Formats: sequence, structure tokens, C-alpha cells
Amino acid sequence: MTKPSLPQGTRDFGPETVRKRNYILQTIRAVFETYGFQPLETPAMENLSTLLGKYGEEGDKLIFKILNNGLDRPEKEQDTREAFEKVLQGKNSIQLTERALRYDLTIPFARYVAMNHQQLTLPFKRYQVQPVWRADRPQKGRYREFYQCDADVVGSRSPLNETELALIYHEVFTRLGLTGYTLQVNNRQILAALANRCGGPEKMTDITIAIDKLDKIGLEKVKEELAQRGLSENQILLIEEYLAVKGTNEEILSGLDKLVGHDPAGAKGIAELRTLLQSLSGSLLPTPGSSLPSPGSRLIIDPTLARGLNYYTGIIFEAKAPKEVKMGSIGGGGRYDDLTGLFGVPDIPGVGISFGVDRIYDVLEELQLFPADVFVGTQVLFFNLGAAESARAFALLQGLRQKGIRGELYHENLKFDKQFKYAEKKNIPFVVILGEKELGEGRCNLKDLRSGVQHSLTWDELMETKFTER
RNA sequence: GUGGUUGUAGCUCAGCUGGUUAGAGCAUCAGAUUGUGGUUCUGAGGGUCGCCGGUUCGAACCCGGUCAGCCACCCCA
Repeated sequence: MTKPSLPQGTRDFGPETVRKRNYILQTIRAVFETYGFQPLETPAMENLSTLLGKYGEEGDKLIFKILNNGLDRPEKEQDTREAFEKVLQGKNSIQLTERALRYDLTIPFARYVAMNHQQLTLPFKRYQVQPVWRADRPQKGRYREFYQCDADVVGSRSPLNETELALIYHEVFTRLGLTGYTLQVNNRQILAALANRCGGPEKMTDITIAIDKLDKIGLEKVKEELAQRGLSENQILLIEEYLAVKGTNEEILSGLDKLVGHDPAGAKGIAELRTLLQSLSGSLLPTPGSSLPSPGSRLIIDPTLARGLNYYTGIIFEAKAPKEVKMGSIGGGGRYDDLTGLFGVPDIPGVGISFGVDRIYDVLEELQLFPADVFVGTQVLFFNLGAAESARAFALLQGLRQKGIRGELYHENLKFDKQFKYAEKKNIPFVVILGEKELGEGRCNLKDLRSGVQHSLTWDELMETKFTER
């Protein structure tokens, strides 16, 4: 008998954890719905060919591959051995593995759109909340199985989409109490323009990977890395100038304009950021007396933001937890002009965002932002004080359940002490005590465990009780 | 994938240069307390010291391997 254990990087979620996660997910779903997004689910596994090559070389390594069934069949032995040789040489072989676990939600969505675009009314706005798997080494805030919540719009080039997605971030984080979040934005077009001035489009990946690390490793190291990646001194100088663009959003925009504004891509990128900025500041009716920050105030234009995924082509987002929590990114997204092109369906542009639920959970936990009522499951516990008493209690309980009250009858006639402690442990706010005396009088005692206050009620009065907090 | 670090009761951790029977707090259970919980007091149960191997008269402790957690790098949510 071996001790039971979990695969590396996976977790069980106990009742309390699930409640807290649901609180986050319901908040996000509700906001998605208010913006007209519709739910979608796709299978846990995809054909490996659907996923390979979509996440870069590193990404391919992190895809969990599923071993084919039936490899032990004798008549296939020769094929299997050859396939295994290929794997030893670092190649993938569909002889051994033709399916893999979903790595993110965006590519499966693109696959879905490519397969169904004729039936979909465009623009199609969907949201998706499902687990994804990555064969990464686990560490803080990083798991091998985790949930993503994505919202994407495909079939529209309107900048309204970017505005709405930014507002969704704002609405969700505000509702969750994470008012100190920041939304970093940049535009791939600007990075493309920079690459054009530094050796051409093929240098874009090298440049973005290096400058993305600026706040982590510092300017000198970034310059070293750029040199390593084959950029000339002049080009590095130009990038240094680019990285030196700082200040308010307006100042950054005009700084960028000087550097790459004459490039068509650069000009386009800058204009798109301007549009986003303006539409956000115009998006709210003034609410007198509100101390909540406005969406525009949380937006930071960050020229160093690059994001690893290569399919982004326009505006890119990255949501960061409030500074006091060392967590980094809690969401990200961007515009991709031709994602379904990978699946043979060109000209369907899209833009999407993603929430990192597990990280948001950790942040809310650390900042103690879960509301108290998240922890209440059962609202009322009926004490079990004998056969006749509990029969009456059960009837009353059923009446309350029909009214939507969450209640339980204690399972055995044990002493008070036990029954009280059960209520306490389960965080049940109310108990109903209905013993021999109360049974005779047609009454019961309702006790609020938090205040310790107890009232005597008739059974009819009990049925009208709401059992809400205080 | 690379490097560092940790692994002792359900949980958090002590455990000296290797030396008889491995401890504490919290939690659990029982009692004080058979219709009023949270406090208090008393007592009890609970461990192949992650796993496998090696060194030694003797290993929780030293060595090797392995698995898992954490941290950093790579990358990323």
C-alpha cells in the first residue's frame, strides 16, 4: 500500500477553497455576461498538431502529451520502436502521441472558430473558464494545472473591443476589491516599428524578448542580451533611447512618436493607444462622491511590455496585482489579426484577455479581500433532540428549504455541546433548538451564534425568517 | 530543462559533535459539564523521522540516489 499523493504541481481544492474560487469565477463570469459574451467549452485534450508550433519553441516543450493507446500491440512493434527513436532525437511522433492536454484557451478557441466560422454570427464574443495544463516546473503562483478565464472577440477590428476589454478588467478588479491593480498596455505595431529601425522585422522577437526583461534584469543586462542576439551598437543605442521614454501616458506617447512615429506601423500603434486612452476617460459618467479609481487612471502605457506569445499583432495588455503583493501578472491579452489563419481560415481578426484565477486567488488571500459571507454554506442548523422533536424539526427544515434557505438537521441526538460545535466548525450562523418543551408549545428557539442572542419563535414565525446576516 | 533549499504526529515546528523509549504547541477524542457552544482544567490516542540504499557497534542526524514542497533562472497565468 503506497501513500496516496498528487502529481507534481496539481492540487485538491477543499470546500472553503472552492467557495472562494467560485466567488472569483462568478464575479468574472457576471462581468463577461454584462458585456455580451457567451460561454464556450472545449475538450481537455486537443490533437497535438493543433497545439504544436503555436506557443514558440519553449511552449512546445511545455505541452503535456498523451501517450497513444495500444502501443503494446505486437503487430505494431516495429513502428513503435521507430517512432520512439524519433522521440529520442527530440522530434515528435504521432505514432506515439497524437493528442495533448490543452495549453491555453486561445488556440482551442481559434480552432473552434476556424471549424465553425460559417455558422457563427460575427463578431463572436465568447468567454471560457476551464483548466489548462503546462509541464512547467512549479513554483510560487505557478502550477501544472490551473484555470484560465478568457474573453475574446473575433470578427471585428473595432477599437471598441479593446476599450471594452480594458473596462472588463477594471470592473472585475474593482468588484473584487483589487482597486490597486494596474493595466499595462503597449502595441505590437510600435515594437514592429522599432524592429524596422533595428535590423528589420526578423529582429522583432529578439528585441521583444530582451526588452521585456528590463524591469527584472536592468538596462545593462538587456543591452548585453541584445548584443548577444546580434544587434549592432547603433541599433542598441536606438533601443536604449526607446527604453528611456518615460513619464505620463501622454509624455510616453509623444516620446514614442518622435522615435517611431514616422514609421507607418509605429504611427498606427501610437494612434491606437491614444484612442484607447481617450475612450476610457470618456467611458464613465461622473459619479459624485465615488472614491473608486477611474479605468483610465489604472492604465499605464509601458513601451517595454512585449508578451511572449507571438500571435499578438496590435494592442497588448498585462494586468498586474497591486504593488504590495509580489505576484506579477494576474491577467493578459491582446489583439491578434490572424489567429485562425493557422487553421486555414484567414481574415478573422480577434482580440482577447485572460484572467489568472489562481493568482488572483492568492492575491485576494494575501490582502484578505474575500467577503465574510463567502464562507457561509449552511445558514441554519436544527438541533436533534429526540425522535418526535427531530421529526418536527425536519418538517420545518423542509419548509425552509423550499423557500431556498440552506439548512441541515443534526444527524444524531447527541448532547448540545456536540451540536453547537458542529455548527461552529461549519460556520453556520443560526441554530434552531426545538426540544420537548418547545414541541409542546408549538415554538422553537432561534439562536444567532455570532451574537449569542436567542429568541423564542412560533413555527409560523420561523418559516418567515430570512436567515441573512444580522 | 538548470541551480539552490527543505522534508520529523492531522497542522506549525523543536530535536546539541551520530548514543537507550523522538518532543512541544495547535487540532482530535474522552471527562469535568445529560437543555445552551466559543473560555478553562484533567486525561488519552496519534510517528516505518518522505522513500530506497550505503557508512557505522549504533542513523531523524553522515553519504548516494529518488520522490515531493518551496525559491531563483528559462519561460509564463
